[in-house]
Amino acid sequence: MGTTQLESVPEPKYWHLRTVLTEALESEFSVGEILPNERDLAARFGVARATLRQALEQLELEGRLQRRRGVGTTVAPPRVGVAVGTEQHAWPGAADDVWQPADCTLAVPPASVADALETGRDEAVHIVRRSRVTHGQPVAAELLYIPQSSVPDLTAIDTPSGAARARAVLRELQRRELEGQENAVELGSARADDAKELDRLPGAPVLVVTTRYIAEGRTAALSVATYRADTCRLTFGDSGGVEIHQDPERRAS
Amino acid sequence: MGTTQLESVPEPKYWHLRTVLTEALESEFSVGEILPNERDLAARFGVARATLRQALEQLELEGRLQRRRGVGTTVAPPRVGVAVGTEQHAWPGAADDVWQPADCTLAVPPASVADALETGRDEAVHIVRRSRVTHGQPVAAELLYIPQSSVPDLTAIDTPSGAARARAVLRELQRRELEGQENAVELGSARADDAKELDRLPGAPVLVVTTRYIAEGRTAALSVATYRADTCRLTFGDSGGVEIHQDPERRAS
DNA sequence: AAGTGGTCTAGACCACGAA
DNA sequence: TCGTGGTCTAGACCACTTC
Repeated sequence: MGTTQLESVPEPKYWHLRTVLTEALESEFSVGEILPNERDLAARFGVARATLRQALEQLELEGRLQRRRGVGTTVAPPRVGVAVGTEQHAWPGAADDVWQPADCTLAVPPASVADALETGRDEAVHIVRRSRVTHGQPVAAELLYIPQSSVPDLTAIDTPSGAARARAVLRELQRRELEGQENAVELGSARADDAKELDRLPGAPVLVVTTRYIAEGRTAALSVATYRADTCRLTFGDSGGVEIHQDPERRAS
Repeated sequence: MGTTQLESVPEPKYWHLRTVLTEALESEFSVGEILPNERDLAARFGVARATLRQALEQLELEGRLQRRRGVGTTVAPPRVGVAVGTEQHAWPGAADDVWQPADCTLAVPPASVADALETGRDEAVHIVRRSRVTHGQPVAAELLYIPQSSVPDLTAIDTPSGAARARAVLRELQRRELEGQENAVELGSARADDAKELDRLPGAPVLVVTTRYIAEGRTAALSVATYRADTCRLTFGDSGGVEIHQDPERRAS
């Protein structure tokens, strides 16, 4: 189609395409509907497939589309509000906890974790794997690092294996007095194993929530939770799941 | 180098490249150092430039690299911890506030904002633009929506224009009793104007923090703050800026 | 003017899911 | 087996910064 003269200050094609598609999604498509395939869409808009894909990637990042290899591209439902850190003064594994313990091992954590826990860099800690499911969809995978000193009364005889062992460790943790917790959120990319659990490809964008549980002035446990960035909106503070529905890309100027 | 036989389950080239580059960054480069240009790097690794770029994009997303058109690719410093919602019971504009008011207009907000504020969809509200700078770098741009009913004593005579007017509106807001606030975080992409303020390109990944300020049982103000996802780690809770330095991509398995 | 990253193209082949 | 999205290539040109 040759050179286009879309704008006086030429906006990238993929950006313009993203805008056009956004409007089309809101007016002509409903949630769950399947879009035409990438080759057809690219032809329809007169761009290369790579350019079309760049626009789709943006929309997927913003949680408006969901793409699955071998299946197709569908219109995504609105992001789910996921409460984080509302159990402000509860240990992981408390009664109202939404996490499913999956496994527990005893191993040496990465150096950065050891430093935060103030354990030696060669010291093994309990590593509990948990997953979080909302509305039938997996939304997060977590690694919980618990120094052996935080669960001193745990004996080998108590701890069979797998999820049962994870629960035993968490139960022991409850016995200590929790003084507070600190949360941090940052953008990351899913490692291969997390990606698999979250039903995404490696490198998919995730929100990494790091929580430090503090007891007796020290870090008694460290949680690193990996949330799907495309489907989740993390809520903090007083009342969690209130629907604000602020769309991060369509605001007044 | 022809076809590679890296893995029995073939890992994508860009993903492998990302791993190799991550290790190289940690062992052979220091913060601020300039990498070879993309064409040279691609040739060195025997891949197409597009593939190399896919790996660099990942690393930039993870906050390890910084790329600037016309300049080059540099090793990024560790993400800065940015406290969010620690002023848990303070209005925006309080004494210790880190935001710089830039402007203030009176306009009709987007429908989603009007709904959250419980104002009519055609009702104009004060819109305060503020920016946040840390370590000399812009990290966030904010739009604050304040219904006129939240600052009833504000008179036209008090409000000249620009930053001064923004400060006047915030000052009026302080007079009300704040009951609480709610925060939500999600991934978004920077609009053109935010991108410019954050020194990024349109579509750059951002963490969108939506805060609802509650007074007298109603939403008295709504803040939508856009943080650079590549350079920021948002901290919540008791004590803000503690360095945990958890690297979101290099954890034990 | 030279060099950088950003955009775009037109192909090819692969991995996966469903029929 | 077929259709989907995912990866990869080898180019071209553009926008921006610096000299």
